[in-house]
Amino acid sequence: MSSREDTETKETVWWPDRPGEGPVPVGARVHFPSLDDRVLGFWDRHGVFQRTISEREGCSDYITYDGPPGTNGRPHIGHMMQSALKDLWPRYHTMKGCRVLRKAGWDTHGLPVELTAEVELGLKSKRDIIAYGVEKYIDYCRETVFRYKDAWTEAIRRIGRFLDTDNPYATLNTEYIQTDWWVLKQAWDKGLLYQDLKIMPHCARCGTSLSAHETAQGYADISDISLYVKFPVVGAEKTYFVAWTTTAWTLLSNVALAVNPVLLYVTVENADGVRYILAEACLDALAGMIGEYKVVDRRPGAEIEGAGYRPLWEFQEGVGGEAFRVIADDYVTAADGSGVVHLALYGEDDFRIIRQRGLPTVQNVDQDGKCVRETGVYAGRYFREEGLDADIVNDLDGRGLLLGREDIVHSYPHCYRCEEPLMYYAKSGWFLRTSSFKDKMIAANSRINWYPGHIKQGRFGNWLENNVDWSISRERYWGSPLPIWTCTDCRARVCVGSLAELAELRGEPLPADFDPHKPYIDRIELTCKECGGAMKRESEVLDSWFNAGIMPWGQWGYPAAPNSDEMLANQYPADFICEAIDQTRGWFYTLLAPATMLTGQSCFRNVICTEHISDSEGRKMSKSRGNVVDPVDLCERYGADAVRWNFYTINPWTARRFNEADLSDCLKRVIIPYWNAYSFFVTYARVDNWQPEKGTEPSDRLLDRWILSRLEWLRESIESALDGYDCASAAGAVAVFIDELTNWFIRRSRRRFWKSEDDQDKRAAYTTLHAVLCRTNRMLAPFMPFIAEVVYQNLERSFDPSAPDSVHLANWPASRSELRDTELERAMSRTREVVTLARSLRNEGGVRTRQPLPELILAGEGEELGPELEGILLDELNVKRLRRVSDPGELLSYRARADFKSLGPRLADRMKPVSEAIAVLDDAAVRRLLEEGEIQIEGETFNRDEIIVEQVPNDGFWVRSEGDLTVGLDHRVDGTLRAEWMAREFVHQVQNLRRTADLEVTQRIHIEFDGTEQIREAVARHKSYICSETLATKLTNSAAVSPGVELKIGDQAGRIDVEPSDKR
RNA sequence: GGGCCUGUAGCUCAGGUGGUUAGAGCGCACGCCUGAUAAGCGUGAGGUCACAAGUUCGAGUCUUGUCAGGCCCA
Repeated sequence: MSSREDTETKETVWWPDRPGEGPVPVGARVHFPSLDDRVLGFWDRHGVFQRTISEREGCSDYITYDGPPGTNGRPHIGHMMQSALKDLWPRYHTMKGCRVLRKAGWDTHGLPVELTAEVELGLKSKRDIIAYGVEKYIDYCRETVFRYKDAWTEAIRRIGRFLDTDNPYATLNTEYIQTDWWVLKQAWDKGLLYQDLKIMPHCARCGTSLSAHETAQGYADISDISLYVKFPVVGAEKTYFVAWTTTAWTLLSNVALAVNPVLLYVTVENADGVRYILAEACLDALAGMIGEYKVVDRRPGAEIEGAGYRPLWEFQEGVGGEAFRVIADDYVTAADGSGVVHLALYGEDDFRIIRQRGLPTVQNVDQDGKCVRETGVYAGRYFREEGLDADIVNDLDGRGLLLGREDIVHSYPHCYRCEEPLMYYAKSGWFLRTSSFKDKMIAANSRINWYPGHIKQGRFGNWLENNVDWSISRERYWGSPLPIWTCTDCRARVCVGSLAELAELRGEPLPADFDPHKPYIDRIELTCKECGGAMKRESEVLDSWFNAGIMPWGQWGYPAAPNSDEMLANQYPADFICEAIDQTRGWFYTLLAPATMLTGQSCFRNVICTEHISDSEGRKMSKSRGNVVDPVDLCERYGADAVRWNFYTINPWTARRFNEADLSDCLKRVIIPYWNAYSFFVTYARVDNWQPEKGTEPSDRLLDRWILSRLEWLRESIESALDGYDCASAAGAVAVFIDELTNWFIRRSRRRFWKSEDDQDKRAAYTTLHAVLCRTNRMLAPFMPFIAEVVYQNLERSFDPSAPDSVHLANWPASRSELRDTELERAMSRTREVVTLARSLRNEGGVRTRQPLPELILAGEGEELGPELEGILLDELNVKRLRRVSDPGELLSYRARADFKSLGPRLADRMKPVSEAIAVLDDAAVRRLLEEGEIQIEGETFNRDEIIVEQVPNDGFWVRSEGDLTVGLDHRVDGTLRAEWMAREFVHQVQNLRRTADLEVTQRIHIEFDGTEQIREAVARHKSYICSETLATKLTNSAAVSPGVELKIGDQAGRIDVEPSDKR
């Protein structure tokens, strides 16, 4: 392998220096990474990407948005799938005449960046960050952000994605941040921005809230005391609600109990006359704790609602409001516990109900996890301190307020940093009132085309239906600052829409290079217009998802940046975006929400939502597992086109496993065959010094008309697939076509190219193959841009200096629907079926194709194939005659079976007996059906449409049927046919010798041989055939062949020697 | 715990609206062919369509449940 591999390297000349010089030779073997390298250099030198845009100035725009990846991690294979897809449609639409700007973007804010910084700086909490210095900290963040930007840029370039990485948008830019502000100001003016409490996962030890993502990482099993607490009912002696909790410490902040409104609740009385109220469904589970009991009351939860109870501790009394009553809510279940839930401000559902009902907000454990002073004996103790829960349990037990306890193990979130259990804590934050325009978002979604379709009403639709206001603030440091200032005196507030506005409010200009990040922005104080007091900025930064979501405006720095209004008007909304499934509630949502708020519409029309790629065993790729695949490395070994093609062959929304073997597969199945077709053409075109002739009509030869028709089919197939964002169907059509081109058109046409007479047919073959390759190549350009570039340069531009400089600057092939001949396509596919059937007959009979056979018989109702196709059959199958029989009686018999689809509705449950009766009809009965058009079975009449007639080969023939096609083969071989076979075997062995001797295809030879009488006779009889087939100028029988090799034809043996003659 | 998706040949995947014997590529076995192709072509073996119930004359397809995996949310 290595010696040949050397022939295709970086030094290889892939196309002529100057267009119009004719093609350079094409090796059969190609090293694709070297090809890629050459093409990348070509694109760079000629500014091909920039020119795809500049040369489409004034054309209509096809608009894509690039979701900004975070660049503080390396790109992996999944990102490259995105890149391959994000590149396909822009290239396609460019060739179809659109201008496609492709601005790159980087997501530079957010928690991942801060996490990296924290880890690397050894900071564990916000307290640490403040001690370290916010200014130094964000400087560090800013530095880490672009750490892998070059790796991203390189990977994107290497996979051949045209993307403007020279002028990217980045969410940390001052103009981008002003877009954040501009959007927020709109929300503010519409009254959609508000501050409120919300429940956050919170690590009391680190003093930090955690994101949902971080929380999800830290779930772990924990052992807890679960207790059944007795809440005394007001106005009823010795009667208690039984509530269940696994977090004893939250009882200190209890404000209410909750029941399910429709569940049944019972009051039971035990032997001591003590009464308990709990869900009937939980009774069995608690019976052991209650002892013997009788049910004294039974009613739905709704009827208990409003009942009062006495708080567990005295310090809880006097919180006021509607506290210490029973509330009914759907979220309560009887799945575990008692069906009665205690409410405290340390849970999301609790929080929601407490807010809805206007209950007092009590947090008797503070942000640091310490019990507040009011809790008396518990004051100052840490909520997760060893023994606190036990003390509370003993306390309640001692006062007769505990029904029972159990130890349970359950899944509970922990801080991923310090492994301390988290608490859910109500904190103040800023919200976008998305729920107020939820209906508009749903309407906007209804006009988006989702691929795959189920996302629209499924995952994404459900998400919108359950929309809650978007919490857009984060108590972090590295992010877009919230542009809200609050008066420290009168609490008046102002939302600032730009830096210019800020300067105006401030009354003096900002420094020219002012950085609006923390901590600088926090130093800007304003004067309150209401009271003249000092206004300070609300200290939070924006959710980085918000940054990403406003990118349609932010990428142009709208409205602060010059010309941004023009860019926005031109580039809004997007025709196409593409991201992975996890973005449904991420970027897809965060794009839709601001767009709907600002315009009432979606900012994207079509969206492909891809699945993830796992390793060959279905596991997620991760650094720690060591199963990460490096996309650049793959490109360096298989070539970028193979890596791309691999992604196009399967619907990207199916979760797939990545196997490297798939890449070899892509090469073998599609790419190399295509390259070979191209190489074949160039090799012979050079031999014949072929030149395209201007204005030639498409060839009228059958094979040529067929491949041109199939080419038109290919164009139609690719276009309709790509227009429906279905790359897999497009790739499938390409694979079918390449097979037809190489394994049928070229194979059947080979002789036309090497025949030395320069006749009409040969010119037609060249013209057709050249046209087909050029058109195919342009259609392949969006899929495999590298190979297409090389083929274009050497096949199209090498003949036509006026052609565009690059295939990616060329146009998509225009429709030539007049070339489509579906009748011919059907007939050809029929012909290929006959070939397949006859080959399988030879195979079964053990007679190889080189042995001529006397007759091929075609039977059945099939259409006439015509003399040309029949000629192909004779040649391809090596038979002497073809006979058609209309009545295949000598070959086969008829059988019938029921057409379930048409008979099913009519017969219903009689289907089975009737179908059995039909199946046993004999040949004669079926013939009657065919003649008369109907038949009586079980006293009922059935017509031709209700019965499917099949043909079954008779015994004693070489016959094979498939569908309504039947092929028979006469396999009687006489002496003449046997001699012909031997001549062909002889040729075959000479050709093998030519091959092993590595002779040029035009090299003439001398053949010397000896053999049995049969061999000598056969060779003598077919001498001229042998000579013309093998380009032999001399064929001599000699008793002393030297050195020669063994010649073996069936059971006959001899020796043979081949020498190049002087004449070429 | 909830929502959505996935489960089809050893592997990677197709399988409108229910209809007869469930397909392709790769891999494997055997054979063939070769003036483009380190290729190609043909044949064969290989399937309880994750499992279980149900609807139906008929289920890979529809319904329900179970199991396994993925993503999102708790």
